[in-house]
Amino acid sequence: MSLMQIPRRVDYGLRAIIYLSTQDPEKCCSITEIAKQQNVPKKFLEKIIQDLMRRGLIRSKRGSCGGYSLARSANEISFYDVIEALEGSITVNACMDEEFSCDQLPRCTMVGVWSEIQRKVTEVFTRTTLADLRRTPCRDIVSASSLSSAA
Amino acid sequence: MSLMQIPRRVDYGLRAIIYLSTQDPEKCCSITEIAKQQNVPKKFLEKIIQDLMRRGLIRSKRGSCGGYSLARSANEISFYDVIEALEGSITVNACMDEEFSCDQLPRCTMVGVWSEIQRKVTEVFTRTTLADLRRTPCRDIVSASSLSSAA
DNA sequence: TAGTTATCCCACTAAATTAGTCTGATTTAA
DNA sequence: TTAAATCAGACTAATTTAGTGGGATAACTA
Ligand code: SF4
Ligand code: SF4
Repeated sequence: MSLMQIPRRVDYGLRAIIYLSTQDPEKCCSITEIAKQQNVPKKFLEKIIQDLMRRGLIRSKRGSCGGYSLARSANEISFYDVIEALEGSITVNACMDEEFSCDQLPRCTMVGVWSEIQRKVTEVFTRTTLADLRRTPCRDIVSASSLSSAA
Repeated sequence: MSLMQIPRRVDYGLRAIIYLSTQDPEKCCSITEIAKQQNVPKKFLEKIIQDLMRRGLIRSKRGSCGGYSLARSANEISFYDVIEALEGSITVNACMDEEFSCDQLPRCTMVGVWSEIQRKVTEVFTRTTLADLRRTPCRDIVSASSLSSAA
């Protein structure tokens, strides 16, 4: 009963890379550390992080005292980069996928709506970088707890 | 490999209700007719249409020569109405769902992004009614074929 | 009243996706 | 050499999606 929801994979991946963006760029964070801090199943996260590696968003150091760090600076990594690395491109409906074509397309009146949605969603994701998230703890719930911890 | 895609169910349901909006309001269209015109599996469509019925978007006439027609006028039925009738509310990430709460929420920096996406998507879907689709055959592909058939 | 055509209702299956685990090899610092 | 880490890939379990089938019920027509 919930539509157009991003998968856990992507949420977890974003948690991880956002965590890295808050750490010293030279520091290597282990899977164990990230998983614990962000409350993500460790082995699952391991696989997710491998995908971010292959796409060149983060880099790794192997062996003891190894771990991960951002491959480029936080303002050069967008939400879209992460999402696309993990799940491929966003296609809000089947006909928005280039590889697929619908037989109704020539006389379909709703494709305009899908492309409008797709354009807007993509715009937000490409515009938002990890650096943008630095300051805002949680836009809506800036209440007692978060204020006191910031002091 | 395609993210945030609406399910076939919704696409089929929209095809059906859009088709009804192009027909005489008094005419009853049978499942068979709609399924054939819109190229949707008949039995599957039957179930989808029942959901639209229960939500009061369309009405039916039973028996021989029965069928379906819009329950209200085309400009009073939005995309959002149809989508919500078929799949429930749109929640772009788990934490946007009221029934679910994430333990990371208090210190999460990305909820703002999800709510922005959610707001924009919802805005387009609520703003767009079936009546809006009447004229536009297909915004992008207004090429030879559609132009000649319009003449 | 019988026959036909349609909605209505609910159980069921088959395929795909998602979320996650298990095993084990390889690399490197201490 | 041992411990701590990444790396690689097969595997499973649960859920969701897409679709089917069978049959009851209702209304129109002859
Ligand atoms: S019916 Fe229209 S909106 Fe749906 S998949 Fe086909 S072209 Fe796209
Ligand atoms: S981590 Fe943040 S964005 Fe993800 S579900 Fe929790 S609150 Fe929402």
